Amino acid sequence: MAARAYAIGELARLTGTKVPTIRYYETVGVLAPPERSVGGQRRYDAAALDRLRFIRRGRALGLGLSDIRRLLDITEQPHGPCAEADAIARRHLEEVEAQIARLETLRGQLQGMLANGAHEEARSCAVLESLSEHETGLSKRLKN
Amino acid sequence: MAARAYAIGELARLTGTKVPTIRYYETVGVLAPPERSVGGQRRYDAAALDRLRFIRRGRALGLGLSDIRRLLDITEQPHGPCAEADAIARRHLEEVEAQIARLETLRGQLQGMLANGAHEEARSCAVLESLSEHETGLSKRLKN
DNA sequence: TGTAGTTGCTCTAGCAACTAGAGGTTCAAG
DNA sequence: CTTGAACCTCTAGTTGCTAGAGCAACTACA
Repeated sequence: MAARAYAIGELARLTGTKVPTIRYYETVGVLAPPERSVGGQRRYDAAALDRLRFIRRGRALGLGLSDIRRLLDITEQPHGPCAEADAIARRHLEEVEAQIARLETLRGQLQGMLANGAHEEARSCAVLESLSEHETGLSKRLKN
Repeated sequence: MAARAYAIGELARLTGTKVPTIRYYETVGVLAPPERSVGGQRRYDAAALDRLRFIRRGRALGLGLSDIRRLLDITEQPHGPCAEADAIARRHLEEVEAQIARLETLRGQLQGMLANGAHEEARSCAVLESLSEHETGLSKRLKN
């Protein structure tokens, strides 16, 4: 039985990826160039579908394409060690945690800026003052 | 008394900005082209220093350059309304909050992936399984 | 005044991960 | 056999910088 072949648009629908993105993955080497139809159109097999799903899950987790490439390489060696896969995930978790911490600081600063309610003129706008050079109570608060 | 003029490197030092970044701000129009020395080098005044500090504070808060440009425009009209400045900050706060929520979800998923400790071979690696297509207990947990 | 060393100049290209558009070809259904 | 959707390649744009090449200007010291 001939295996099912997917056109690029089908692959896109099945994985929630835009068509140009799939072609982009090919150009950067994270997805292998597939077979082509007689007329030159891409025809993907089930393995490519799996691979693309893997990529998309990785992206959804915020992994970069180079990390995903490494993880795919590791997957291809089923008896190889997976310490590196672990390390990639762990490092990424650390980055996510650092990012959360940074954003929580920002959130606090923005909330501080916005806490001072009514003011009409730009001249005395708390938001603008926070960004300007004077060391007011406001901008001090902003610095935490 | 002649006002103090700053070379681009001084401005960089005073604001913690790299020199090419300052030039970049000029090309994208967020910092006005300054006077030049006889030999053609940039000479900044105190107002430019203030403006650059404003930009840097905005960037540190995660604001985009187009938002910062708007905020600078508003600042230049001291008697104009500052509702828009408020709106920019508020919208950005919402974005930051959404980002935090997203990252917290990711953190949970990554922690779940990493929770399963010992495993040596890629074949049975929890991290790789989470990214692969099968609906295992692991990948279900990953989906929350 | 000479000169060396630092700093400055412009221009181009690269990063990440796509996205959008132009202009043209192939496929599949009726 | 025709039509319309889907496909093709190629180029350029997005954001906020950063890096490098190759050259000019400024400053301090002798």
